[in-house]
Amino acid sequence: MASEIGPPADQSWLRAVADDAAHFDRSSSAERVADVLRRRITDGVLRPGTQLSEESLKDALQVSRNTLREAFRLLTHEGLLVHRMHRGVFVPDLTEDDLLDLYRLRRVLECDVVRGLADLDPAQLEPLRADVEAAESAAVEEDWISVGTANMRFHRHLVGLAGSTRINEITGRLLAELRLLFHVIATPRALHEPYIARNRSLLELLETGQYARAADDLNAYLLDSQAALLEAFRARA
Amino acid sequence: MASEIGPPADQSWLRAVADDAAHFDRSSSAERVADVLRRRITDGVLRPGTQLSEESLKDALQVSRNTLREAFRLLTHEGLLVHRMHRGVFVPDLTEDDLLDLYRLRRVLECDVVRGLADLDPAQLEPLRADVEAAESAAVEEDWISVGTANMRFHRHLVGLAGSTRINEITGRLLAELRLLFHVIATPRALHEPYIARNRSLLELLETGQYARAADDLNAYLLDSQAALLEAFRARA
DNA sequence: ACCGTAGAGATTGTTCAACAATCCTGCAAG
DNA sequence: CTTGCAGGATTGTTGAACAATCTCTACGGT
Repeated sequence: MASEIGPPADQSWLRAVADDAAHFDRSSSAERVADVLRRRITDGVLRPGTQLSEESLKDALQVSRNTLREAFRLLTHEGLLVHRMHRGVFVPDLTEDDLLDLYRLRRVLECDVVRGLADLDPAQLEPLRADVEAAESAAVEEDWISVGTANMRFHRHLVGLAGSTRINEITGRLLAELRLLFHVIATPRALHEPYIARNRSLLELLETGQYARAADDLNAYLLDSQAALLEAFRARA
Repeated sequence: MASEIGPPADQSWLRAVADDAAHFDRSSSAERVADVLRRRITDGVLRPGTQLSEESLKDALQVSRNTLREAFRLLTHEGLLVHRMHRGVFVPDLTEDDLLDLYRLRRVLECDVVRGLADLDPAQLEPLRADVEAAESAAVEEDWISVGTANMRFHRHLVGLAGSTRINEITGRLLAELRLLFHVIATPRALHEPYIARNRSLLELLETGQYARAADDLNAYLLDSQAALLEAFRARA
């Protein structure tokens, strides 16, 4: 058969299949439950400070208490829940210190990733383009929550360009925690709209290979974003 | 009583007691089990690749299977175990890619921390001094494992100077994973000894406030360390 | 009216035993 | 040599039970 003597490229679909299978297999009950809760938390349905009762949730989600607790653990490790001994789990109420801590980490990682880029294949930037366009479309419809989501994905894809497993993982958690902060403030438009254009400009710098300048821009970008978020946070209801 | 009007320093023992109490209280059975296993793994008793059977361990550690599984989860999150669905947990077998990934993250975080330091209180460097001296003492007795441990602590304390909760957490996991790599190679002396002097020199730069230069030195330091480890890794048994 | 305390009720922490689902091994058939 | 199929072993999940701890309320003393 051709597949036995074909070029290595023929095996690419095998990897895709394997990935799909893994994605299908990996879902234990606990992880499925964690997915549901993660969605509710990052979407802001569960406000910071609210407690997640074991008894109520196990009925609602149709799983055993042990499995539910396992899901709690997963989310706790992601920073989306905090666990207080003998008291239960709560959606965390992040502080100003958390905000600064998160942005510090963000600046370090994202800027370093961008600065370290080299000889990027234009195809790799495709997801970033899609995110920018998604944000622009959502902005036309004044759907600022979707704008925020698209911006988040832009940054996750940006970091993904480095191909570092651990940096990707950390960034995922980092952005999830950041979302927690977005939900305690009341002006989503002011927080997301300005960065659509900046994301596009960043993308253009990447497309033309100006990585060092992109990193500097990104640093300033993140400092501005931090300042705006901090101000909104202090003026929250 | 004097303690009510004394200087803030008087309350230091209170914090220590509170920390101890918290450490005692917080330690659920699962965390105690995790401590035991963590020690075994980081000490190299459990070699990379070995499986941790639930049935055997629950008898050995005298806990229920659920508690054991929870301990597994804790260690999995720290990167000290990997979980394969329906197959169990294993001590991870890190690859060359992991080595490079870990060092990349290490360089970014540690160098940024050092570069961002300012107006350090000399007392804050005390733990670092203790670590350097511990490494030097252990080197005299040719206890290279202890040297490695002291070096690790030096770096953890170094990162701790930044006061960032998240960076501390990430570094803890990072160094734990790094230890996993040390155990698959056979020349502990060559990997740890050269860095005792470099740690001391780094400490002196910090003591004299030369943070920018310290950061540059640290970067070169880590690149050398990575290269040495990589070489030893390729030549492993 | 204020404060500390005791106790009831509710929630979480931990264990156990059982069953379901999946993986690994070895063997037989094509 | 590959494929398919038992069998045994291990993990995944559940439900119930009990212990430990927290929260809230009511009581009594000052």
